[in-house]
Amino acid sequence: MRESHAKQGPETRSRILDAAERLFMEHGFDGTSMRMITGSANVNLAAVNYHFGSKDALIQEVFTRRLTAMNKERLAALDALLEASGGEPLKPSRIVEAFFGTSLEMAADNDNGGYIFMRLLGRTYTEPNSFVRQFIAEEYSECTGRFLAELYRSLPGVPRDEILWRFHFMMGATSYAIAGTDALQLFAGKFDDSDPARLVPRLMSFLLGGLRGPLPEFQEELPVEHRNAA
Amino acid sequence: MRESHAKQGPETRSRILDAAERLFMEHGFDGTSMRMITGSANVNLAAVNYHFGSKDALIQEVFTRRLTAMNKERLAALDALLEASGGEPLKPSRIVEAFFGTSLEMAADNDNGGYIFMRLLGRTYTEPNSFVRQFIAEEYSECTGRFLAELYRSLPGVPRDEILWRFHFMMGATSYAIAGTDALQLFAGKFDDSDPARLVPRLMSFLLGGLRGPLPEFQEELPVEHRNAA
DNA sequence: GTATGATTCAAACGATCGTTTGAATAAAGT
DNA sequence: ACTTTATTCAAACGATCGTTTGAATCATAC
Repeated sequence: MRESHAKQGPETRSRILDAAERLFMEHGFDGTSMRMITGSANVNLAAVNYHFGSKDALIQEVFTRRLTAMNKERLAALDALLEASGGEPLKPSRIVEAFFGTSLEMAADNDNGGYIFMRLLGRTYTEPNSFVRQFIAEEYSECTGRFLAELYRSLPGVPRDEILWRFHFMMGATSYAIAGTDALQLFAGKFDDSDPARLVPRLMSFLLGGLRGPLPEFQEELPVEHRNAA
Repeated sequence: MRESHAKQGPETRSRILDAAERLFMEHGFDGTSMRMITGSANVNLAAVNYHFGSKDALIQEVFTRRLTAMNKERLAALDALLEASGGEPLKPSRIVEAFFGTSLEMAADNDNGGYIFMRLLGRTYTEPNSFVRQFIAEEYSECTGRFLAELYRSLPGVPRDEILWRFHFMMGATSYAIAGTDALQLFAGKFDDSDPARLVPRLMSFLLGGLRGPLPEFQEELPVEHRNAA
């Protein structure tokens, strides 16, 4: 009889985090009250302030819990690629797959809340004045810095501004593909999103096609090597 | 002396709408209070409820004010293309330009609030439970329906699911390119976004590259006609 | 079994929320 | 001049917000 009076201790923190994660995704930070969180987690109202200090500190912890591990995984994937290549410049498709494949992997994890978190992350990207954004950027800076550096190295003839912009576009397409599925359903009525495994090759084809697209205007095209790489 | 006591009448509505639009973009719907709106617009607190009825009704009006005109403009651009082609299927690039060019046009309008609104729209796409999303979808349904139908007609060999997904990805890249500029700045430190005119060709190259990318897995490629269309 | 530290509990705090009210003021009609 | 209508104003409403408090309850060590 543990679930009746719900006073089982150390799992309270994670129950709060899970409930907050889902509610933040559905209703936003301001639209989610402490009472909604504690009610959904079946803990006392004061538990959040006891375990985390404040609502803002809880929000931070919701992100750090997942982001740190995810970016570490990304960097490990990049290091593995570099070791396999002996330090030589990588193919752009491999770099893109290492970065965005990690996102999609977590978004495909429906059982452990990964999908919920990635949707929350996607909607947080577009919040201009939230204190969370500044802190997310710091959490991301090392990872994006290293991946961009590898992209620069792999595309030596392409202006860095163009690479940066296309990386940005890829981030947008990916975030939106994960966070904006409701919008898609409403655009198109019912459609088949029941198989998240199909999303990965679909999105990857789109991302790599966009990355390889001819540069706008006066600028030279991407090197031919990348036009056939899969 | 009109600006002192600010009781000049019919412009109150639009002053409220402008202030609300900016504040909703910066802080979200729940993060923006009636007092913030009326304070920023220099009107009395009760003015919103008098002119619009409620906060929710104000939110709706913020969107209808711009969306109706924008989608009408999109459909007019599509009709113009169809008339020029004599009803024959259009090139996919033209369809994409007609749809997303209108978005980017409004996003480039810094003086009349178009940029602010497009950022607000982008962040609203990712809000799952907001009542605004249902209502935006209705406002969009005719327009996206017709554009998707033209895309299907212009790509007869491509499965409709794939076209729908790529349209979704293009929406994401565009929304994020507009709404997520802060995220990009934080990823990459300072960078040149001072010239919004350059965004258009950059994004178009990316979108069309993604649209033309080889289809994933077992499925056949896009017809060759589209691989060189600009 | 009793003292100690960690956690949970019900209750309340002041602040702010969206909305309503009724009087005051401005503009227009006759 | 008076009436009518539209708009603005200061003030207040109950509800809900995040947070705090002090007692109650738990687990553990002596």
